[in-house]
Amino acid sequence: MQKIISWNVASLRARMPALKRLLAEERPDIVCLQEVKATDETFPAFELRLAGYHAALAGQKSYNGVAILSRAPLADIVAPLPTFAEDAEARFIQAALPGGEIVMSAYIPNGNPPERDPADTARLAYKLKWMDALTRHAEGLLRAGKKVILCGDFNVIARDADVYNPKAFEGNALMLPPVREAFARLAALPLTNALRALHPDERLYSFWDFQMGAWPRDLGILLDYIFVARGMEPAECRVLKDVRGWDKTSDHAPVLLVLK
DNA sequence: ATGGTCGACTCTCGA
Repeated sequence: MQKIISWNVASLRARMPALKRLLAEERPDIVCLQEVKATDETFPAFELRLAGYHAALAGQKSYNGVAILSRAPLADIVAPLPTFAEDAEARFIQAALPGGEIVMSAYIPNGNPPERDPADTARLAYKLKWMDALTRHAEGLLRAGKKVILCGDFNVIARDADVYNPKAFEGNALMLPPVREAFARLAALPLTNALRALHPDERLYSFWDFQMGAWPRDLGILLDYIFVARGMEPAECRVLKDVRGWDKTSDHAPVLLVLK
């Protein structure tokens, strides 16, 4: 049995007290982090080691950054996406577990234009290119028979029921048709969406904006998932919603997966 | 009690 958590922490250093509490309460084997916003120099590797975890980091100053924490040593670390080697942003890392499983932590681009230039489509194009690269990379590993565990903030509202008010997000890069189509191509690989396999019709959110009192008003969005290679059996998968109510927490709640 | 996001960074940007 393995327990895996995926969490967009919105700055690891700001989240260390909350992360240490989560590690102590859940004692996961693996933690995939997104929006770490740290470099090798500012990453709290020693503190995490004291908490019992090895770490692999694809770091970047101020923005993005992904990491994998593991109780067992990690091997064969890969970053960035081999199918997008020229990527300038730290959004992907993978590592092999002692049992041969390939764990991935992915932070899919948001894709919305900068506020000052709403007509700029460069970020949307980058998002679509990135999603396609992730799909091709995962496909290659699955074809080779690898036991893939893909964790991340996908930045996709996959269906209207995954957001408190779909009308308010019309035209938003989180749910534009080409983005949903790219997500559907990824989901069509021989993968199981663990959260949706176990909770097909439940209203689930994993993100509540820091703004507008989104959390107390339950104005949420489902953006975070854990996919596993077909044949791997999720015993349990859920959003750790309580964590969103913690002091000094992230705007995302963690997703937890237990494999049989 | 007169507020109203957060974090990193230099004050503005991204989410």
